[in-house]
Amino acid sequence: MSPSRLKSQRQSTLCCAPQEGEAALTLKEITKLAGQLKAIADPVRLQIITHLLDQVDQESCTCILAPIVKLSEPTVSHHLKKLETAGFLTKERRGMSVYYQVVPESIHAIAQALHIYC
Amino acid sequence: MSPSRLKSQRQSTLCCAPQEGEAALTLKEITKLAGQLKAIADPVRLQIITHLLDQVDQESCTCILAPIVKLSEPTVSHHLKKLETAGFLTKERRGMSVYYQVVPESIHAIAQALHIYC
DNA sequence: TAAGATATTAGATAGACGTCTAAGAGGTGG
DNA sequence: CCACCTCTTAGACGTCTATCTAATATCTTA
Repeated sequence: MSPSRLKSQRQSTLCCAPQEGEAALTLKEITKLAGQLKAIADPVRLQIITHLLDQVDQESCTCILAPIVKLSEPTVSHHLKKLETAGFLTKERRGMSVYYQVVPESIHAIAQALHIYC
Repeated sequence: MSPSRLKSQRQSTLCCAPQEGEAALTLKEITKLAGQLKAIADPVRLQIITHLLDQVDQESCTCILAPIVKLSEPTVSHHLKKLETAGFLTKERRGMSVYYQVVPESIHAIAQALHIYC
């Protein structure tokens, strides 16, 4: 698939994304975007992100999150790893606990990427 | 999980979404968003959307799309159905072919939803 | 009406994914 | 050093999903 020049034929007023972007999307970029979307396309992982952002200190750890999402700690650890690998979270060990924080830029980036399509 | 009042403690300047939104996200809404994200979190389906938007008439049909994404027609039909069910596409039969079009508002909507998180 | 084109459904199969329990790794404090 | 807490890894298991081929449905046109 050759790079696509989206928005070239359209005048969408829906979108708040930078209009001069006109991103030429290669298959590689599409695949990357799909991978990132996959990482957050999960109710548990969205719950986790929601909870992290709801905290005053914007962070939380596995043992706190597990009862909130009603899953075992290894399962939560699995989800946290997925989110971290995709760049949506960072982690920081302090004492016994590992604190996870959201990287807002990463979510912003894929929201912007989606705006190319509307 | 009780409704979450995001952005309440934050002053993000990243986001271009309406700031007064302050969406209170219920688990039900999170689940719905996750389902919609899942529908586009696929390289083949993003390719399809990309191709549709690249067309002058903004539409295409199964037999055109199949060779483009290098998959069988039934498989493409499967993906088109997923996208249509999630509200990202509409279809219209004209003669022998069924023409699919993107619903830009639907993509815009989930991009906006993501902006709540950044 | 019959032949041909396009699209979808049905059913099978392989791989991916979420979840769990059990075990190990990393860190704290008596 | 040892007991304890937190987290991650390993491995197993069931479900979901993408893909294919074959069959059926829908429409056009000779």
